[in-house]
Amino acid sequence: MSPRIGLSKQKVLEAAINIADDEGIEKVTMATIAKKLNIKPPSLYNHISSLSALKTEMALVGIQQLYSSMKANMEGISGDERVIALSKGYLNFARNHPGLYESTLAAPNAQDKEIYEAANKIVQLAVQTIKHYNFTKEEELHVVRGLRSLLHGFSSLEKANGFGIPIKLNHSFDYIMTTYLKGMKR
Amino acid sequence: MSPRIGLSKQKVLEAAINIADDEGIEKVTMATIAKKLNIKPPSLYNHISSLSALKTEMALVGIQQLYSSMKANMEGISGDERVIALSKGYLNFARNHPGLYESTLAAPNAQDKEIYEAANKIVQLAVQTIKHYNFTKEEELHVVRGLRSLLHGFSSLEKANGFGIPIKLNHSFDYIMTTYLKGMKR
DNA sequence: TGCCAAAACTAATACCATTAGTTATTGTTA
DNA sequence: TAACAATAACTAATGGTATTAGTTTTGGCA
Repeated sequence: MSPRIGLSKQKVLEAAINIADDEGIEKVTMATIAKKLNIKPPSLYNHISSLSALKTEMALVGIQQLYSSMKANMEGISGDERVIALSKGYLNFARNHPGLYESTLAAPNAQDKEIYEAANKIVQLAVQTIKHYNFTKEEELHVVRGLRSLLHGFSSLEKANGFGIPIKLNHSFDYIMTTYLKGMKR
Repeated sequence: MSPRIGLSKQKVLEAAINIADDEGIEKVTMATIAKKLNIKPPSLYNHISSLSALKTEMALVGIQQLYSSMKANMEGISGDERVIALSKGYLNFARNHPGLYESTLAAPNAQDKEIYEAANKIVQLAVQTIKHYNFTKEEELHVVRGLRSLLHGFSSLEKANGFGIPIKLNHSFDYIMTTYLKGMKR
């Protein structure tokens, strides 16, 4: 009556991520995940401990993939172009994985150690990318915070249709990055 | 048995806003609002049509107050300082009204006409603030989008503890704004 | 004073996450 | 191969959510 499917924590996580990206993070419920996997909601508890734990896992995967997207986009590029490449890697990830991206910030458990470390890798990647400007440690902190504000703000507003008519968004992004980079020079 | 309280749509809205700012927007439910007003949840439907309609109203109020906060902070200031003042007005509002600020973006009904117009007033305020730079219309669009990205990104990351240890946040904000302003100059 | 509309109520529906307890399946071991 | 143990599915139930329907109470006005 209930033939076992080859289910695992991984498969559940993947299903949740697909729902988040395709239908929005608010559609990620035990019911929708179970339906996608052809099981009843309580059966999910054989693989995950709770919906909120699953969302924490989503956040972790999201942060790791965000890192990969940034890093892959930067390979073999240097100087200002490297900062631009990192930024486009960020934006591309946010655009291609809207639900997963959103989950990285709506993290229910922000003080999770794994999440902290994964997020820190991104910060370190950004720090490393601006090393050739020779900022002081404190200036580095400010500059990276600004970069992240710009990237998250743009991604977030774009997704929420916050810019009104979605015209010339790529052009705006390039202009904004150029503006910020210019301001970074002393 | 049920003496009438002087309830109104306004009072319901105020209760919801207080819950959002004090306990977080996710705590804004028919149950919590009703409890705060000493009535049963279904009685709320005598004043509002649904929770989602109420949240749309919250978004509108939030955007209007955000506008006021920015405008009030700018009064009598000109030049670069005026852009800084507008920005601090934005940040102050986001900090002082975290729940209401969040509701402005999590707007369930983004194509609401009133909301669009209120949001447009903010954009126009920003456009007017950078008029003395003599940008082209298109440059204005990009610059204002960048400013909004910076402001929303910073506010949002700060609230989500996205910056890690919350050290020197005001200093970072000033540094970032200075950086962006410097980049705006040609 | 009596009536009516507004605003409260209770009860019910349909969703949600989660837990407890049960059954079925699968892999391992005697 | 037969039996057992662990795993993973199930059903049923609990308490939470928003919402609707139908009922009662209240307070102001004719």
